[in-house]
Amino acid sequence: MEYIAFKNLITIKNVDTLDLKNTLDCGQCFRWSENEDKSFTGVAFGRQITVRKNQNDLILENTNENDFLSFWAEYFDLNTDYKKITGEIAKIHPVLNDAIKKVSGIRILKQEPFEALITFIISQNNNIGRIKGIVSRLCECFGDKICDNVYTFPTAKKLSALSPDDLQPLRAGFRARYIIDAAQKVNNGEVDLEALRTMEFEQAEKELMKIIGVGKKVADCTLLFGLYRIEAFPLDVWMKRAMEKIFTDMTPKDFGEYAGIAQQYIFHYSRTNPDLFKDI
DNA sequence: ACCCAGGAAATTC
DNA sequence: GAATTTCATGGG
Repeated sequence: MEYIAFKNLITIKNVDTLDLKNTLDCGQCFRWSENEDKSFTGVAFGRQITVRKNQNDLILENTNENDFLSFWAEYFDLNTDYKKITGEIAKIHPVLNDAIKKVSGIRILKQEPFEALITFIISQNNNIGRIKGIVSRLCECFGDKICDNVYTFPTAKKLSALSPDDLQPLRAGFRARYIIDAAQKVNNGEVDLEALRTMEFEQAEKELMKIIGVGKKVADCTLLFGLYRIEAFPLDVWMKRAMEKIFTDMTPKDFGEYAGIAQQYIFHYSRTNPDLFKDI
């Protein structure tokens, strides 16, 4: 990876396998918004940055070399060869090959584990627009202020001390008590998120499902997007539909060690092309 | 008014 | 145990 640090900018050269819109607006994260000039602004690790593409350069604004090397390079998974991976998974099924061509440049972000857990608890039986609204209010109410209208994601410790009534301003509905239970079990060590990085996969799912409001799907999303367990293959309504109508006779195991990346291509492709499911 | 949304708990059969 | 209902909220 070749990069240039200049003032508050980091420019990474030759990033031809990252599409910002397909990556940041594909339902894996909920704290990024697109600006009028096609750049994106978001918050992670307690910092707000703006990212943009200029040809094959990826430009990070409002950061520094230390933060870039400490976490942004990992967050955008810049040390992984996505060309090689997509080349491999494209061979699995012709429709997956189509998906990779049509919605190219999706990467799996390495989000913070607790944020992934809470945001995907909020995601259940919900739509992406409303998920973003609830997450935004969660940060505004209980995160730390970074600058005007910009807040960090709240800590498990902070949320663990609250009651569902305290979350009423979020308008999260029945999910409020799930958020509290997750925060409490993470805060008191009953669920050790960091341990899930190396734990055997099925065991890691079980650990997360100790939390009220976490079933297999939310557990798999937490593992995929928060702990970089890219063998995870979350099955939501869109994915189940795709498995029934398109990937007939296939199981998640058939998608291999990069199943999570395949899953995200299928999910995003399905959602942006709902006509795929018309009477096949 | 009705249906759906990156589901899971509670209830019923 | 497997199938169905309910849960809270907002957009289309």
